[in-house]
Amino acid sequence: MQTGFAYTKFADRLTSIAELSDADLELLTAMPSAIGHFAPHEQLLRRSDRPTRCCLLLQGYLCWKDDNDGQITSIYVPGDVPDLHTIVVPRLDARLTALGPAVVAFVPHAFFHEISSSSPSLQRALQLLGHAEASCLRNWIINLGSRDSLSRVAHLMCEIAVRLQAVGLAKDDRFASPFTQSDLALACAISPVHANRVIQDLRRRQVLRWQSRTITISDWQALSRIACFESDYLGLRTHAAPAPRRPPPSIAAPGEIATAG
Amino acid sequence: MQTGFAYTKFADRLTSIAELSDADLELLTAMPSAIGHFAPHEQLLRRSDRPTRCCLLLQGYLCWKDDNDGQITSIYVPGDVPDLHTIVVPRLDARLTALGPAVVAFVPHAFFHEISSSSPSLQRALQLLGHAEASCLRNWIINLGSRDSLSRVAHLMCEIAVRLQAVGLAKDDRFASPFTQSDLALACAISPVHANRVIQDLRRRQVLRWQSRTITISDWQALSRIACFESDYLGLRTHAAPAPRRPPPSIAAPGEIATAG
DNA sequence: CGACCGATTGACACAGCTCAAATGAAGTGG
DNA sequence: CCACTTCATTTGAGCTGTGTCAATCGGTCG
Repeated sequence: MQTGFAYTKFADRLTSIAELSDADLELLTAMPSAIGHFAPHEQLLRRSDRPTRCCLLLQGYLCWKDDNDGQITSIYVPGDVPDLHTIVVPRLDARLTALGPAVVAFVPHAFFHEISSSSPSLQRALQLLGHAEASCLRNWIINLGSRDSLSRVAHLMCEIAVRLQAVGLAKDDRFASPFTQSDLALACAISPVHANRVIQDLRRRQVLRWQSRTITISDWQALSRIACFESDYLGLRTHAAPAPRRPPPSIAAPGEIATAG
Repeated sequence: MQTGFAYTKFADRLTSIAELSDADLELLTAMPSAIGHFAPHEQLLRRSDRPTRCCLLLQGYLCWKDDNDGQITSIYVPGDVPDLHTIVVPRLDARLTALGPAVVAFVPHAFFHEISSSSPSLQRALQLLGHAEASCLRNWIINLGSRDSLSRVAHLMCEIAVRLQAVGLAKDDRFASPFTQSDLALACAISPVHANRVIQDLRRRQVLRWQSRTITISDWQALSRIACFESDYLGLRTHAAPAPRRPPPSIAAPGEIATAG
């Protein structure tokens, strides 16, 4: 992980939801950052923390986990800044936790305030980021509230795949899955045992494979049908044929796997 | 409903989460608004709408209802502006629906842009509003994901009561409930039949009464215990003894009932 | 008075949970 | 390189909360 290029991940994410000018991208290059590495299930932020910097995820996955019951309320992929809202309210009501090993760039709150006041379009992009987050949360509610366990898991898989692809990862519908089945269970509000059975079901239906910490979606159409997945809510700008629509019929080159989601 | 005073509802809501100066409050008085009345289950906004104004709820309840399965993802009380986010992204992915009869003030997007650029503290207050919303959504996820039906319903009751109290309604832990048990079921992701059984259970436990479209919380302590309710996530400023903590031991004057939640 | 909508009740079915144990994979230290 | 530990996955069996279906009851409105 080249320290100097942390901002490019963020730029990828921003351009996935908003159109940015060269000047805007130039502003981003000024991003100061310190790199941090985290082990699986390690906590980046506790409820009692009052952070003065944000966590830009560079590699791996993060999630917000409720303090009491461990329920996962959202998952993040590289390019995301899970605690972006702390620039407004530095209070936390959950734990920011790593799912699998993760690499993070710490970015001072001040930086976001600066780019936001320097460029109206960047300010708007940050607002869009916040809006996309809320939209995701609503979708998560729908997932828990009105789908059975099979659809829930399928939906989460679809979402992760599309979000990874939006920042240039998960090519060939294949992505790293360093998280455990119990993590998945906490996200989908099912028991770990049942999570396992659901995955086996998905395997049996030949819609995905999950082996050696890698998930491969072998039948996107079937998976998204099971999940009732529609990617609109993610607010992505990719009007041109979203990658997942039509997976390349050719066999994926086995050498190239997204390393961190 | 005095047309001229729509802004005071919004002021109530804003001051419940942020401290505002007299100058800020003065700015709010300039709020232009047209009043609208809605029947139970009437739709204020459809997915295809591209609104140029926001809905400030004055009386009754509104909710966002998913287009496909009818799942309710959030509920609003007077003072709330459910579609505030449309000032940034005028796209919708759900239906804004009235729960019971509702009175709404339509406020042009421009007004929010104006106050936001005129006063940094109002801008911040609006941001806090957005943050509180996201916090609510996370809590809703936890409600659906890790509580049984009894706790879910209890939690929703607690939340509504506290939010009403934050804007000066639901005195004596009593508030209007013009919504149906099926509405409640859609919010808690349980079946209407089961919703009914849960309510009966709550009645049997003597923690609340629900009659003639009015809910009375008769034992707040028991209810919040069942619900595992902690109001922090609402982001309310009321540090001083939140009303629900200790309900007045005296019998509520039967004449005065909050008319609209 | 009839029609309609919401609340209520009962009987039954099943998705998903819990408990408990076995198996497998990965890392550690000798 | 092998014992040992630890953690994740897998499997089986029984239990239960909640859903579904279907009917009844009660209030409200035209």
